[in-house]
Amino acid sequence: MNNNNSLMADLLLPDIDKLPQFYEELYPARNLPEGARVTRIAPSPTGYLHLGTLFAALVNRITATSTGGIFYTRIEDTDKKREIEGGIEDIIDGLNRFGISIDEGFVSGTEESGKYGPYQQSRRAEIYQTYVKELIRQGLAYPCFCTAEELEQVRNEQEAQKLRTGYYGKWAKHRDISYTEAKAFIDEGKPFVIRLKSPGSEENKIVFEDAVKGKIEMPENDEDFVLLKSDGIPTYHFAHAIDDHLMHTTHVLRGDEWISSVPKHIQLFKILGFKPPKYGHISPIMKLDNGAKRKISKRKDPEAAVHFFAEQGYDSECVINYLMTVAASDFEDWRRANPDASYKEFKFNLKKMSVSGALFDENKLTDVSKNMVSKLKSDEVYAKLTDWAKEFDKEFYDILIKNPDYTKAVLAIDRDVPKPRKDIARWNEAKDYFAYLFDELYIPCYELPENIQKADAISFLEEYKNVYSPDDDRQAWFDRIKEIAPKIGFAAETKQYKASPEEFKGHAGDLSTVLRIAVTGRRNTPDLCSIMQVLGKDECINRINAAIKSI
RNA sequence: GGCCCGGUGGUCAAGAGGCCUAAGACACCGCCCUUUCACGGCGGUAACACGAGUUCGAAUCUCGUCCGGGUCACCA
Repeated sequence: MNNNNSLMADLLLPDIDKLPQFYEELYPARNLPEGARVTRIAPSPTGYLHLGTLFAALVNRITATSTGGIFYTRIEDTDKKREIEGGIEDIIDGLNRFGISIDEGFVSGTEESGKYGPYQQSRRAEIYQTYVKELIRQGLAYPCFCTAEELEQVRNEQEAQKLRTGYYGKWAKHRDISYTEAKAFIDEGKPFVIRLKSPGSEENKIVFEDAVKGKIEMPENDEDFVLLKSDGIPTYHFAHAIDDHLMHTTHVLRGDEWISSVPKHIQLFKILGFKPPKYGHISPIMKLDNGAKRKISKRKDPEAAVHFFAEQGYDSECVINYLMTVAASDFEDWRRANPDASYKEFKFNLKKMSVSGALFDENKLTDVSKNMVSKLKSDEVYAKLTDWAKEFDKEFYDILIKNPDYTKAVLAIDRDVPKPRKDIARWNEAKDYFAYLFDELYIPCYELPENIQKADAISFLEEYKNVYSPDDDRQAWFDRIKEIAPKIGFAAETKQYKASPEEFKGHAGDLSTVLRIAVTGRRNTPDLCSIMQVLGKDECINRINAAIKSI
């Protein structure tokens, strides 16, 4: 019998001459301190980097960081049919852009580092086959020659009988195939896959402790699932077992769509004589769609692709901080206590992760962003804004860099002060927000509030343009307005006006609104005094004159 | 349908049998401050899916119902 298994092994994988032992020695245990966690992200290059992948990467990254461990990347490109051009690059570069540092594996789209490689499954075929061959020798794996049609038939049959579908038990047609039969098929040139001869039974339960979901109980795997596809490339399940063992992953933190495969994985580790990693299954980020909660989808939702955030001009750090609030329920409290610390210093605990999927909350993202952007100095804003504009809004970019000092002065308004404004959340809001400060973008608009008469506005502006001085500080600036107010029937003090509104046409605050409209074309802007200083006296007077004519 | 997982305000959530008359954040609303907008301060609306059980006592434990999600490939 043993002899037959060896024969079978050589028949199926004639070119494999190494033993698993070889690889066990090639990839020795990592020399890491006690408690250090080795995590990874194993994306398959079938599309662009999307939110879920970024989120999983973050969780893995921070888990490794907070334990002094290693975070590496591995490319799962075992499905060549679905692969897209530039996929690896997009994902890895995307991770880098979001500040997710990579210790090992693919550190850029083309560059690999680390002693446990290759970090790309398509280049590990021989390794997988070596282990499969050993399994065949031990009678734990066998070839299956079923065609897609045959499999389909079995499934239909099972469905008709209301049975569980799958290749198991009596439905596992080739489970006990003999060497001679296999040989005959191969001589005919029939393609085959290698299946696991599962020793499990539906009756038995397996229990495992999930690092985020807690205790989970499931029926043991009894399916003879595919280990090696007919092209000799492994399925995810098998590659996962081999790679994470050989690369010494301690924690497999992945999307919770994998939870139902855990029995397969644990069984595989056991059969192969490997120590299984600790599993943690992350709940997906959801979205509300017509009142129904569903997993955010790459195809339907623009915000699923991380490019979306870049285009909108969300700062990568803001997105990461938002994601941290989703990942850890205690992150926001920590953030309040440590307003200036990097999220990397946060003590992350997998147990604090939500067990059910969180809805993507744009309000929250906006809030996180506004808070972070408001803390930036004008130089940093200048750098980030121009970076963004260069890529996504060329027209705006040209305007911004035409006169950098002027642009920086614009950005400094109400920013480089003790209590900065929380104004913009993403860079694509900036163009409109600052429009009136750039000639090319400024569109005058003289719509006065209802309580202000045109004649009053004009006489105020006529008076004002003679006394304006760019040297005034905020107080002096407003004092000028207050001086004019009584002359045209307005109260100098707001309190005065409120005490007896019938005596006045309005108050100094109303007049400042008139000025604001004349100079900026808007009712709402940051500090007008600063704006006028940045604009310069000539420009202000010009705009006031233009307003006088057009109001 | 089978197997898993989950259900606390609009959203994210705290909550481990009495500390719950259920925290906090975002959003929303109101007031105060204020030259506008913001910032800030104060306040407000709003939740334990449902039904049984266990218990002196249940958001918390058990069971059932309902609802939501995931998964059942030679895809990952």
